[in-house]
This record gives sequence, C-alpha cells and structure tokens, in this order.
Amino acid sequence: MAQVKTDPRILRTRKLIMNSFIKLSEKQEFKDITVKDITEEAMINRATFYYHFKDIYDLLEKALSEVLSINLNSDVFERSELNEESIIHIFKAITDFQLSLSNRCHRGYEDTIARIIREQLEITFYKMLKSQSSMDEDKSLKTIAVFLSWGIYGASVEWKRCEERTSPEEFIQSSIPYIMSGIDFEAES
Amino acid sequence: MAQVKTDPRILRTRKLIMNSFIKLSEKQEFKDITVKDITEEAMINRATFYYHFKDIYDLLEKALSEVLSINLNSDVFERSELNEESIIHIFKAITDFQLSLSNRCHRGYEDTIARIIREQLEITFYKMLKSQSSMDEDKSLKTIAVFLSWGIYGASVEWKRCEERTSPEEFIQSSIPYIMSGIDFEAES
DNA sequence: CTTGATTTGTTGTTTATCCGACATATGGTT
DNA sequence: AACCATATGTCGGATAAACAACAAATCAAG
Repeated sequence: MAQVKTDPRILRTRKLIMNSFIKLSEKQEFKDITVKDITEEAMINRATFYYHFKDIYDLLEKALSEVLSINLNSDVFERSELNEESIIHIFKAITDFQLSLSNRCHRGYEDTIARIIREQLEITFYKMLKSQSSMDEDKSLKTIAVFLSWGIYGASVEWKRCEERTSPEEFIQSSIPYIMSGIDFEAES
Repeated sequence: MAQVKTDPRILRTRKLIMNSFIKLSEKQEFKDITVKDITEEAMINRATFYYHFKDIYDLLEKALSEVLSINLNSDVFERSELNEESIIHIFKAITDFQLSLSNRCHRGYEDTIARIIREQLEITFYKMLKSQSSMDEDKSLKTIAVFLSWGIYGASVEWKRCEERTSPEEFIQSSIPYIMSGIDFEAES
C-alpha cells in the first residue's frame, strides 16, 4: 500500500527500451547488441538508459522477467487455482519461453536465464498457493513455492534434453499425480 | 541549411502521438476520438499534446500529410523521373490512400483531406520537376506542379465516382499521353 | 605490444514533459 | 430548463530526459 505512483515518463521509457531490446534480439544475438543500438531504436538518449538499468545484463534480466511474468499471469493466474490444468499451462509456458529463447541465441547466459525462470515461477506459485490456502502458514507456502519452481524448471530442462519425443503437455502430465498429492497435502493441513 | 536539429524528445513524442492516432483511427472513426484517448495510448500527458499540436484537427492534418508523404516519396520519388510509370504509381498511391481513409470513415472532413492530398501532390511534383529541369524557371515549375496536383486529385475523385469499373492504373493510363505532352513541352522549353 | 576505434559508464546543465488546477465548452439525463 | 459528467485548452512549478564531455574499458588490426 502507500503506493507512490511512478512518473509516467519512467513507465513509458522503460517500455520503449524493453520493446526495442526484444525487437533487436529477434534479429541478432545478445552479445552483438550494444546499449547504443537499443537507445537508438527506442529514440532515447544513451544516458537515459543508465538512469533505468545498471547495464545491459540488468536489462536482459528485467526484460525476460517481464515477458515471462506476462505469459504466466495472463495464461494461468486468472483462474488462480493450482490444479492439473494450470500446472500443464505453466509448464507449457516455460517450454515455449525456452524455445523462443533458443531461437534468439542467448548462449553463455543459460545460468542467468535459469534463475530468472525459477524466480518468476516461484512468484507465480506463491501467489496461487496463497489465494487458495489459509493465511497463517506463510513461511511454508514460500518453501513449497520454491520447491515447485525448482521442480518444474528441472522438468522443463529434462524435457528439452529428450525433446521432440513427447509434447510438453504429455511430458508433465505423467508427473502431475505426485506433484498434486504434495500440494493437496499442504493445502489441507 | 543552417539546420538546428530538433530535440529527440520532440521527434519521439510526435511519433508516439501520430502512431497512436493512426492505431485508434483503425478502430473507431475520427469524431469519436478524443485527445485523452490519444495521449493515453501514447503514454504521454494530455498537456504535452497541446505542446505539439494546436488541436485534434491539426493532428489530423499532420498525420495524414505524413502518411501520404511517406507513401509518395518512398514509392516514387526514389526514381525521381516524371514519366508514365511514376505517374501511374502516384495515382495508385492516391487512390489507395483514399480507400484506406474511406474505411476509417472521416465523414465531414472531405475538404480538409482533399486539401492535404493536393498539397502533398504539389510538393512531390515540384521536387520531381525540379530534379529534371533547368534551374531558372522556378516559378513556372511551381505552377505546373499546382496544375498537376489538381489534375491528378480530380482524376482520383472521378475514378472513385465510377469506381470498380476499371483499376486505377488503367483509368489514369488513358490520360497520360495528354499529361506527358504538357510536361515534355515544359521540360524542353 | 601499440594504435585507433568503439563501447561503456558517469556527471552537470538545459529542456521537454508531467502534474494539478483552472475556466470553459459540449453532450446526455431528468 | 437545470444538472452532471466529460472533453477542451491553458498555466506555473516540479521532474525525467537530453546533451556534451569525460575517463576507462574493450577489441580488432598492424
């Protein structure tokens, strides 16, 4: 609460920068993109970039986080129930995201990207758990969210390792009974 | 010359406003678009709009002029020769433009739009005439450009009146011999 | 290793944009 | 009519963004 609403110029400029970065990363890979490229595309001054982002790696993190967050929350969080259907949706969103990244070739930043994905998953899971559980077990909800985020991310890596065998939906479906029993156990305690 | 280059914020903001206006006018007709709609879409303050444009009619003029100018100059002006081919291209650009406007329903502003089209045609014709003619007959080149702009605009209105009979290309083709003989006469004098 | 060119961050000063408030239309409802 | 809501256009005072200049890092080529 006590929301000090941020200056619209800041929101607009961040959006311009992020969109320009996403647009550029569709044409060339990350290591070849300079701050100057981004600011020229966004029609802003280079110094303004540093007003918003520590460096280009900071932008990478925030841009990917935002894209992922939008995907996760628009697709899934609306229904706000952590069930078989929503888990499949989340898993699909993650594998889609990883595929879109592999096209854009962010080689050398796999660890950073992995962390971003897990962080966003954790946030999403925590929100969903909180909305369907009693309020007084906050710490354990956090832990479950961490657990689930690592688990789902790991599953997505495993899927990628032996990909094209099965669809993401089929792949994760087989593991859902175990995942859900764990969630149900906690939700009912 | 002595170009005082304008502040990039001005160029950026104008572009944001114009793009927002064009985007909105694809969904709803001109009379239902408010300044607030435009500034919200563009993520700028309403007061900033008035820093750049006198009112929404001023924006209409400048936005349409810009769209038309881009169409005319990119399609045609590159080859910079005023011949049969380029006249057909110009005529096609005008009829395309008029069709795109009739979809967007600017009823009540036909006169304004007519003037915009003629002005842009005049500018284009003048540029092309100047690049293929000796320098010392500036006044008469201007007059010829005016003459051509009215003529081509009138032809486009006539084509629209009995449209779907013939394509714009065929329609104008039949008049070209007369138009060209006039131009050639002046170019050789 | 040197050279030259480009990119990266940083810093004061100027400028465009934001904000909020205002008076004045404009349009729809009772 | 009177009323209410919303749109228009304008104004000083606050703030983000532009600029230009800078040192330092990076990198390719000779």
